[in-house]
Amino acid sequence: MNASFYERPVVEVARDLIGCVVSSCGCSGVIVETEAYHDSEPACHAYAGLTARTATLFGPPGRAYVYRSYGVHALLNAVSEREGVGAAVLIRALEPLDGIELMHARRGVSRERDLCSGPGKLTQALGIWLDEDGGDLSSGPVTISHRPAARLEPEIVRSRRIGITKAVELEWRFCMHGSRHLSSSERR
DNA sequence: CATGGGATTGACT
DNA sequence: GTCAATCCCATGC
Repeated sequence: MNASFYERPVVEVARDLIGCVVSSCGCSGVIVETEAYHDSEPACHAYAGLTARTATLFGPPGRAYVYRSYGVHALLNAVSEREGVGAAVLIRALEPLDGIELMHARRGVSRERDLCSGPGKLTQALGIWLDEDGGDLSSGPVTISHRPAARLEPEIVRSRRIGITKAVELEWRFCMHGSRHLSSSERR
């Protein structure tokens, strides 16, 4: 998808990414869960302003923002809105599509629904690490492309974001209705 | 310069 | 349900 897709209000981008396909290193999956973050609200890393950590968030739209969470996991975001605005969509869960054997090998779990059902899980399954930060999502290695023509338009459910302590009232989370591949946090 | 907390996960009770 | 792992960096003294 080109940069104009991402150069829109981040909440719209988060909604429209449901059903799109993330690909990396021979693996791919359909996005079934996203969350929007914007520098105007305190749950967003960019809320504190432009720093070394958040430089990618304030950069041009259509790039990957990959950061370390809890000192352990890598989380994948798609930078949105115009350059100079700190906003991104967190990719929280995928339905595995291609390269499923490789995902099993990387994740070390048996159930397919455990492969990509969380933001830290899907980066591990797809082999996405912190060095992808700043990468162009239209050229790779990590890419996001439109919903495959064979797939129906998804029914989308909107709710509050998960696992945050600030601005919890905002309904900036989007899920594909009925998907079996949502994050485990979904069930809290 | 020291400290605390976080957009999570998985192991254990 | 509870909790440790593990590290970057924003914040505050």
